[in-house]
Amino acid sequence: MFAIGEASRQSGVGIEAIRFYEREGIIPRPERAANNRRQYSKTDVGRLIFLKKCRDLGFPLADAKALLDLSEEHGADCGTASQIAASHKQSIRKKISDLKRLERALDEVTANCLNGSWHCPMLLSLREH
Amino acid sequence: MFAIGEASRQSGVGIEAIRFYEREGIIPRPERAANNRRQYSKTDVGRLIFLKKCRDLGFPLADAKALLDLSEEHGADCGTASQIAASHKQSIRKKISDLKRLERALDEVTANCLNGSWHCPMLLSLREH
DNA sequence: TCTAACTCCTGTAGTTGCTACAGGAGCAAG
DNA sequence: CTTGCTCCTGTAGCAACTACAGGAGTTAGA
Repeated sequence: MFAIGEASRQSGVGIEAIRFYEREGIIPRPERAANNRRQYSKTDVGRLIFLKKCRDLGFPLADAKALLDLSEEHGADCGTASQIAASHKQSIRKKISDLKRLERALDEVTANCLNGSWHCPMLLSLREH
Repeated sequence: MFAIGEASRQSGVGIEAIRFYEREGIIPRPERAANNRRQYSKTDVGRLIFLKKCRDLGFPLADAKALLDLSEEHGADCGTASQIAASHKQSIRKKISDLKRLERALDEVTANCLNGSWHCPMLLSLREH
């Protein structure tokens, strides 16, 4: 059994984040030692590592929890998991295209900036109705 | 002079967002009518439109305020404005590349999902240490 | 004149996923 | 016995709003 600091080191999840996951019901409450300190089993640490990987892949916490729960069910349901992943991919693609649109718009509005003229083309463009 | 609802309609900034901008000191406090309701001048509405455009370009509020202040100074400083825009562009480009990396990682981890096998490759990969 | 619908007011809580304290206590080493 | 480390609970903060609750004033029609 490991103390929370050790669990944090092994999983890469911050101490405060671990307590946060507990409060939010993402992970079960761990056992407590006699001095009231949390004690994590290897299984508990495994859950934290799983969650860390999900978060690193950009899954929202709710999705990460759903995937964790799926993964602990007998016979890991690939259909549901794939669906979650697909919808996450979709939202990433949308974010990318939104950001590209933003980038183009920003390029347009700053196109003639710093060309030596006294007035700023971007500010002028932001000011016009 | 316009009531807050009219200012919201003309600028595209939500009523609650306008009050939020006021609380945060992004815009000056408007005059009040005898019945304590906010009264916005054309200049005030112009500021809201300016802020809306900044936000639509993805500028953080602090940047939007800085640009608004610059734009109201005599002789709109293009150097400072361009700098703000450049750093914002940079952060957008970073977000895009981060998201693309995420997309690739997600593609990898889901590569063999739904291939008919009983176990989910993604969940397996998330579970391995 | 009354009433319903609309707008506005203040203040607070919720969103997402943590992070950063404050204030206190236990525990090991020198 | 003190120093330093880890841990505990609980609260506040971030970004930029949004969504109420609960109340009051305003406007238009019957």
